[in-house]
Amino acid sequence: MEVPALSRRDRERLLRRTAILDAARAVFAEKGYEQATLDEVAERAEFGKGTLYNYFPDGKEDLFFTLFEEVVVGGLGGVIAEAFPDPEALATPGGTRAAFRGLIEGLLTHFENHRDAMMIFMKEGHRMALSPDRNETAARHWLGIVDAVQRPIEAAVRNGALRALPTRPIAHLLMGNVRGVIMAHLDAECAPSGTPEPLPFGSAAETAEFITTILFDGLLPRD
Amino acid sequence: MEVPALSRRDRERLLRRTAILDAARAVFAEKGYEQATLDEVAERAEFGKGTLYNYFPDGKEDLFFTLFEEVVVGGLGGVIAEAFPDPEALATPGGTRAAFRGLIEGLLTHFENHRDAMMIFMKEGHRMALSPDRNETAARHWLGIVDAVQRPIEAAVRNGALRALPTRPIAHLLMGNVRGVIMAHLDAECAPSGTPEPLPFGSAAETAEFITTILFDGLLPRD
DNA sequence: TCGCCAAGTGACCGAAGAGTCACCTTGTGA
DNA sequence: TCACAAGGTGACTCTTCGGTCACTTGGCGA
Repeated sequence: MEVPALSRRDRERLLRRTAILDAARAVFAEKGYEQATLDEVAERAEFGKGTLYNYFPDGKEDLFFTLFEEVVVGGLGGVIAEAFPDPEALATPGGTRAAFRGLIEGLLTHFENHRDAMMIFMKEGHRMALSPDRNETAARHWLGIVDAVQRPIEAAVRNGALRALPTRPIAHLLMGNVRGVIMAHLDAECAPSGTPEPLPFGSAAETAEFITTILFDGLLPRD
Repeated sequence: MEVPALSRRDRERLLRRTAILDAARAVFAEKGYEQATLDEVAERAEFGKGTLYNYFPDGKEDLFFTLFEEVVVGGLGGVIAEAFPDPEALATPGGTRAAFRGLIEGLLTHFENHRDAMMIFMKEGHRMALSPDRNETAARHWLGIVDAVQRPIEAAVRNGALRALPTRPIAHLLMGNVRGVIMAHLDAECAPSGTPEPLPFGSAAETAEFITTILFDGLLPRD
């Protein structure tokens, strides 16, 4: 691995850019896009507001979309890609189940480790996708994630490892499941009495098993 | 049924209130809470802005939360209640499956017939639930829906008609499934080429069957 | 017919926040 | 040591929008 050919100036510039993105991540995650202010991002990053415009010339939107693309979507894309290293796994029902269990666990672990990014995804993902003025870029990113999930589903269906059902809705549905469970988690967290009911979420692995069981085996008792 | 004991004045007042709520519904559905303006609501309702404050003294929040409570949550609550008229149905796997299939179909039909209200739910539901300053009222409403779905699940699990899995996450997951499928629907609708792939959504009934199959029977081919 | 009151109205106000720019700081090379 | 360039700074401007209130209107009872 070559030492990156960056001058000290470029390295420092990159560092500052990252610091700004980090601050923005925290603020957007807490407040949501509309309620977040550039003053707060600047303050948290310990820069003047004007500096933000040196790095993100188009201001708030620029900052947010860059963040969404690089951090939120990029992170999820990486998790999805990692879950399907071997196309052979999708040849059998068992292999498919294991692969998707891995994906779900990966997504949940990612949520634990990158909570800010996931909060942005939870809060702003659907709003962005449904906006009437939905930015082409935003739409592409959103659909990119669904695409990435759909592809292995399609492969598995082709192989007879999954029921022959329309794959794109399944992809949306899988993302909806993960979203639902994260909501359940946050719901319990915010609940007045702490945990109203012991949840199955001692770990990402247990939770992933829970979702996988329902998704692959169904809610009905197997006879 | 008695004719409601309302004076003409009260009836007209109620009518105007409804007109304002209708306009607000359209505007909030299209723009989302933050981007919606009271000027636009007033214009669409053909009232002056000041009039809005006669009916919703606390302004934008008041209008939105009233709308959310009465129209969005109220509508969903009605659909959920309708789906479980007979507790006996939850005694067997087959009855349970049929009842939840009815619920899902009801939710999807409700989406078709009350698209504005559902768009508000889709866009603002999670953001509201996750807000750091989450209004107690908002939280109660959100949780109320989940509660209403959880209750029959609990009954079915008690009866052995469903696997013994934690019920609250299942409730969240079911709502996530419906949300996911609606996203798939809207995604296809917005897609540049119209419908990139024929979706299973010729009707709410077919779509409900799709979700029910996955949720109850699972994705794996039954042996 | 007159007067009163309930109710609608929209010009106006103030707060908030995105975006700008003249100024200043720092570091570098001559 | 000096001059210059690169780049950070935050006070300022301008727009938008939620909320207010003095005025108008219209209907009803005396």
